[in-house]
Amino acid sequence: MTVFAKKLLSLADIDADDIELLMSASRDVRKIEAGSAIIHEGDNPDDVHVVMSGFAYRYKDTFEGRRQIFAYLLPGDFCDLHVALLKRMDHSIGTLSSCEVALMPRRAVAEMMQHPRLARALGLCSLAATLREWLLNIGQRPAEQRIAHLFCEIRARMKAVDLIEDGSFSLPIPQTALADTVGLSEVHVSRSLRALREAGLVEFQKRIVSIPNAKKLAEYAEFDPAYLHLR
Amino acid sequence: MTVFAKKLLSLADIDADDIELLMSASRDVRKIEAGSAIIHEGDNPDDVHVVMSGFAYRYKDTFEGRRQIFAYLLPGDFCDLHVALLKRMDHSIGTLSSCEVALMPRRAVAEMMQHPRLARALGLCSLAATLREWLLNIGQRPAEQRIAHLFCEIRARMKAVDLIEDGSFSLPIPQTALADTVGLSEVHVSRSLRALREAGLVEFQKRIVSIPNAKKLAEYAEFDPAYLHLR
DNA sequence: CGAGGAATTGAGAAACTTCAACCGTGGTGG
DNA sequence: CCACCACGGTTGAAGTTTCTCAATTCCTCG
Repeated sequence: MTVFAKKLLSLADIDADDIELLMSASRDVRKIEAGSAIIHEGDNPDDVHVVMSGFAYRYKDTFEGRRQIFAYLLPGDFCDLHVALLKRMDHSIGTLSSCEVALMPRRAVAEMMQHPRLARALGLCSLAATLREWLLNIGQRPAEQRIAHLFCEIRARMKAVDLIEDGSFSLPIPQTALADTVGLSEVHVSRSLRALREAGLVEFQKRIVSIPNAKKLAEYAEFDPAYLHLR
Repeated sequence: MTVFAKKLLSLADIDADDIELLMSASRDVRKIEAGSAIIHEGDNPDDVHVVMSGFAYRYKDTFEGRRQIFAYLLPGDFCDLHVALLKRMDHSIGTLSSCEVALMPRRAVAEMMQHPRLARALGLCSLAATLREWLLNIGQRPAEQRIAHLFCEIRARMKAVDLIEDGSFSLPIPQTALADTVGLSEVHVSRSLRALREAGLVEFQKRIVSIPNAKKLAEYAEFDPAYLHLR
């Protein structure tokens, strides 16, 4: 079973027929190298993209060379499910590691929407709940909790697609990206990571995140996974 | 024509039949006083709510009595279009002024989704684009620009439903709410507002926002309305 | 006229940023 | 095989932004 199927299964109660359908839809896979673009702001892609392996991110550049990251795309995640509604992408998507990306014709996605359980799963993929949580995270929490909360979320999502091995997972992103995610400077992120490490809560080194005690970290970060709407 | 129809018209090219349909769906209206709740976190409302007059807001309370505001709901805006997918509300909605709220049976909404143009309009209502822009706003901009950007957005949305009179509009919210929106303290919001006023960019007094020169303010705040996806 | 909530002000403290230098590592070319 | 280069991460120091606390003023409403 593909990660894509795993991901949808983690959200909704889809059955074997549904899985059959989505497997056949996501047959065409493209390989994209690390540090390049999957989709640019302004593009109008013909196909819907799904990350099958690797790590990508959704972002927008601003004035003065600043950048805000809106989401990390893990294996199984859609890049642009919303293009059915919109003409153009209003943000960009880039890779952090080398990625395999499945291309699904829009028509195949429309077909999937005809199946109630699949439609529900797809709907849950494009929920605004995670963005709201990020807003709350940046708006209300101090640096260390903010970063801790992010790690909790990524851990939970990695777990949903079976990508955790004894408390650790790969997170191939530079600290600058972390900084642009949580609205802090690179320097302050570095210092905060040290504090978290020294507190024994998280370790983030060599692109590997280790969380010795997930419950303790969740408590520290006030992380409640409900907003992910995992089953 | 109701504000609700105006709102949908500002997003998609719906026709007279469509308007007929949505008018008949939103017949039952409830009056709610200022400072009370429309929907609580955890509720599972039977009907979909639409603000017809007044001002409401979407928010979540956190640890330690903090609060993050995710959206302002202007006349014409949906409160809970997503409840079809989710069992429970994962955040709350409260009123800032006294409001009239239309109740639409879920079934009526499902019926609207059968009409392509209406479906498109409804889809555009629940777009994540605005949340992304808020995230960028809080994550990357300093206090004064952050507040200025928010005013630009609200102005644009008020304009879309014809609620602007010579550069001014009513914004019946206390500064504490503003603070909980942009992730700043009440005190700092007060000081930033003064700075904006002294710069001749915005005036926010007695719950009225006056923008003498919208273009100048937009430039200052780096505001580009594209993310609102207004026609 | 008085009371209560909201806004403003001042002052001191904390959080976070910037700048600049330095370290470590992995990859490349001589 | 070694030297060097580039990049990401770390550190220190100083500066700026934003926060907290507490007092004061301003408005609105009764």
